Amino acid sequence: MGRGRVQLKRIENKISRQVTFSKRRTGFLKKAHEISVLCDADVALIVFSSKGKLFEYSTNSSMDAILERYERYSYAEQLLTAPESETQASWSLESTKLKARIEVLEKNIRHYVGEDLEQLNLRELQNVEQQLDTALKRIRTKKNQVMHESISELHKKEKALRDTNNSLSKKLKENEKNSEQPCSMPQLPQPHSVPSFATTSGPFMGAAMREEGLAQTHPVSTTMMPLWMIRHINQ
Amino acid sequence: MGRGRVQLKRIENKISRQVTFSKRRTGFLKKAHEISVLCDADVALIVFSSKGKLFEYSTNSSMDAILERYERYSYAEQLLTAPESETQASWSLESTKLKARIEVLEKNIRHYVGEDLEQLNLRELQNVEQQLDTALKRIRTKKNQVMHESISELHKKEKALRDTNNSLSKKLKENEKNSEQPCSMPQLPQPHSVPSFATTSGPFMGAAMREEGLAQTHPVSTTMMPLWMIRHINQ
DNA sequence: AACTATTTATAAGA
DNA sequence: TTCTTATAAATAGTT
Repeated sequence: MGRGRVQLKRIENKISRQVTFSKRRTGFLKKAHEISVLCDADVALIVFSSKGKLFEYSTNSSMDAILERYERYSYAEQLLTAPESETQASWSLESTKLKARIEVLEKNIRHYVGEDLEQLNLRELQNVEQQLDTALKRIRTKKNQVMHESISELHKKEKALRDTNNSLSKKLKENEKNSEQPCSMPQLPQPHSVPSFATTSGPFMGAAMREEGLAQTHPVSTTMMPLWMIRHINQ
Repeated sequence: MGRGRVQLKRIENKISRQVTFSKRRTGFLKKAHEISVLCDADVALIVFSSKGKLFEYSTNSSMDAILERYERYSYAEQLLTAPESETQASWSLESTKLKARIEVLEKNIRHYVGEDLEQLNLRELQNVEQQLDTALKRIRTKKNQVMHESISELHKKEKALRDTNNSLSKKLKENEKNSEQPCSMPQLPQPHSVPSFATTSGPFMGAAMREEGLAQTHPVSTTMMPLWMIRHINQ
């Protein structure tokens, strides 16, 4: 329909193609609307120009509705061809499951920290107690182990530093003698100040040491130890 | 284009409408193909007749490809207009977050039951110990409370039953006297056999009772109690 | 974007 | 549905 026939093939002239696209697009969308209204049909029309620009038409029941209807219509086919492309439903399901799992875990944790106990009966309380008791023993054993390691480490460091200090002092004295110039003994800064409890064998140490090899007994609680001490040991 | 003008409104005559639909559909699909080829455009066309029958056209790059492209194209728009209709991406994201949370919770629980302690430093061990210690105290307090309640309950029941028994025995004896017919004393079945520990004030009871009001101290552990006793109390 | 000669689409009828 | 045909609409090429 125009001043000449057109062959059904891509229009090579870019400008022509663009113009034709513009003209035909208008008519095409108009046709879409007409068939939709006249014949009471649901129409969804999507056109991407060769430049990638989007044009669309859809009956008032909206594009998404029609596309959904289309998906539904070809649902069985979809299941066969693309079972791995997960649907919204399965996502939702997974999400629900994960949330349920989180619920359970959080409830357990509340029980493990002694909250929300009203709902537990005696047997369950008994179970939790048992578990906490075991856990506490393990924790204390582990803590003791860590502390022992720290302490031996500190002992070694102390020994090494003391040795260094001694040899330095000795050299210094020799220097003084040799130079015959008396000078004041320098205050060597202690590179790591070792807390006294680690160098002496006070009552705490005695208790801690006695624990060695007794994995399942309660060691003396370190709860009473000042925090700075813990921090120090933990480095 | 035909022997008369047409108004843009639904054709009421069903047959006419159907015929028109058929004719126009042909032309419409043809137009789709033409613009697609001539102008090198990607076209997706979906038509549902008023009867619900599906007709479609799509450029050789296939319907799904074009619909996907469409979804991608209107992605930003989707996020703005429909934040509640969650996209696959957001589902995936949510799923990841939930899984991460589960990871954390499971790790916490392992710590609370004294597993996986290697990764904890002294301070963390200290924290867990503190929490477990508190939890254990609370659990034991709660357990004691539950047991006390059960015990008083049983006491009451016992009292009631004993009273009933007494009055029944009395009546029975009177009956015997009145009828002058001696008969053997019937063995009254005890409706609920109350365990002896609940009726006497043995060492365990003494320990338990002393706990009253001392919420934050360790009551005597019931771990040594035989299971049947717990079961009974818990009913 | 507008014009217009032509081609195409299609309404009505068979 | 399909064919026919008169006519409305669309549009290619031009301005």
